[in-house]
Amino acid sequence: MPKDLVAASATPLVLGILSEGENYGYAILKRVNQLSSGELEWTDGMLYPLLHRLERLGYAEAAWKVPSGSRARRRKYYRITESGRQALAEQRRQWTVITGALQDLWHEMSPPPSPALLKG
Amino acid sequence: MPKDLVAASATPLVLGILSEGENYGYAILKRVNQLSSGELEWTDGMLYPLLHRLERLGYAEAAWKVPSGSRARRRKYYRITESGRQALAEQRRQWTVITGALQDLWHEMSPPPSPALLKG
DNA sequence: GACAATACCTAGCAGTTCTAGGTATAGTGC
DNA sequence: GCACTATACCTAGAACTGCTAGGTATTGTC
Repeated sequence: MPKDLVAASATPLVLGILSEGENYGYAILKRVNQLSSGELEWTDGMLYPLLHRLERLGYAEAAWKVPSGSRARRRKYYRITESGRQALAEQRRQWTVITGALQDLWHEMSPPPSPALLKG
Repeated sequence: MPKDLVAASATPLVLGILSEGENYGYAILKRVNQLSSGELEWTDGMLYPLLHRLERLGYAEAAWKVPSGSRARRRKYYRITESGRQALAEQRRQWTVITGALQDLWHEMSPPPSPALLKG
């Protein structure tokens, strides 16, 4: 998977995951791998700076928590803000513009070579 | 439109345009604006280095031509190669993976705010 | 006591795109 | 003949940014 595509999808992907409910870094990492069938292969070093940026931009708020079994490792949970939801909606719109343009082109090409398509 | 998204879509967009038939820089620029309803706003300085890279990678071949009215300005026409078609197919597949992941997330969100959706 | 999994963090390198500036021809209006 | 716009292409290197690589620490388990 090329870097630029990974980079461009990172923010909407994480905001989208947070829109499902608050979550913490390590779990987000697993969720991304799951969503992309392991094709994205993020490292934690890629994710944490992104989470910090979302926080800096006001798109998410962070809070330290300890899971119920009080002995466990503390986690930093991120919760999406209203501003973050708006940003996500805008980015979603932009993706639609791009994918629309690409689909106009691919429309007349041979059928897609993808393994699993339209799984929604 | 954020830079990273523009950058990530540039190569598949141009390869897609070339898959319609050979074309030259200035006209590709117009086609991109048309396809994106003017939202992409590429400059020629962005396009030419990309075309050169496609050529260097063997995804396209270039040839100077003068349009039929022999007085006109010469143009450098690019034609997609077989290798370029394969690259396009692969990138198309990758986009499908990403958009699939995003759609999984957006699936349960509020309806898309996009102006014109699914125009295919 | 050693290893793996969980969990988080950051400096600064590395890699790239795009900005800004350049060249040149054809056509149009005056 | 002159000025302006549209057409048409090119490139160096600044500017930006993401990621690599390395670091800390706890819990469980063999």
